[in-house]
Amino acid sequence: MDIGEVSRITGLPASTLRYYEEKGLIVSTGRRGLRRLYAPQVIERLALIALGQAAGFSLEEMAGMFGAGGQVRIDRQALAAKAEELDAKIRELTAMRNGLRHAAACRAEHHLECPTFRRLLRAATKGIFGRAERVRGTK
Amino acid sequence: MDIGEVSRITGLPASTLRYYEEKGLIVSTGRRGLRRLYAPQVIERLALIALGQAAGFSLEEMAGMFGAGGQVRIDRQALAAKAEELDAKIRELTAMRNGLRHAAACRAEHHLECPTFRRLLRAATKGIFGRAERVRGTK
DNA sequence: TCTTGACTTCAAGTTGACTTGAAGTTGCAT
DNA sequence: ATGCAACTTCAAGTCAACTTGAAGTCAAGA
Repeated sequence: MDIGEVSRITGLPASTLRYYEEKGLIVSTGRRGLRRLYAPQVIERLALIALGQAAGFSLEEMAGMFGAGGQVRIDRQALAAKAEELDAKIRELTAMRNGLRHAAACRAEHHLECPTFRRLLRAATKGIFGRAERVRGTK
Repeated sequence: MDIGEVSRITGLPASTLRYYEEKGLIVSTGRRGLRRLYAPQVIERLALIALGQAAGFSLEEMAGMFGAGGQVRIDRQALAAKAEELDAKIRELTAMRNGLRHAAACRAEHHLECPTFRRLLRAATKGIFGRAERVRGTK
């Protein structure tokens, strides 16, 4: 398959495929003249990359995961760690969504008078402080 | 308060405060010599910005929200819309987290043999296709 | 008065994941 | 044989949200 076909199948622009190859995420199996040729497995690999992206892995992390042998060597610990990460983010987003919903429905004149909004705000304020101190403290 | 004090209280670097001011997110109430002076309300404003960021608003969106009068004019529709957005993301992340957890625990030789993993993969593949077609189709 | 540390401006750099443009090459249908 | 759409490389541009650096100013304490 040439790059155009892979592009058609996956919907990814050819430029992206070249970029992924440069980054070591996919490999072309040869050339016809100048033009790259890809084995059909590249499609599955690209799906894997899309999956990884959706899960929050960076391209670099993924390159590390299956760079070496051509074999996909995903370590379960990394998956579990990422699951934890997602879980934390889910909790954060859920709290935020609930707060927003409440604030949107709330009838206080100004948001600053709504207790729920103020609670959210305090949480965010803590966030600012927390981050500042953690950065100083641990780094 | 001068910029150093605001920085100390919030933990935000002075460079960030100047940047926010340039972007119209905060205002300084005057100068002492060259130096910016801030009213105490700036702290609450910065908390509001942090909250907005955590909720996924961009700085530009927020500048639009309270740019005009100095008054914070947050529209409830925007909040509700953002809540919807968060909800969608939460659902996506939840599915992803469950999939990752399963894949991490799964005993199949290779992840590609695990049905749960393959299901995730198919979902991601649909993602690629879907995006490609929607972009062509609707834009 | 002098020093100094905290401020100032403005331009440029950073990160990640790509995209865009220019200039050149080439497989393949006619 | 020829034309051209589809490829190629390489460098530079994009976006958001900042950060960094250089060079300059200045308020306040000793």
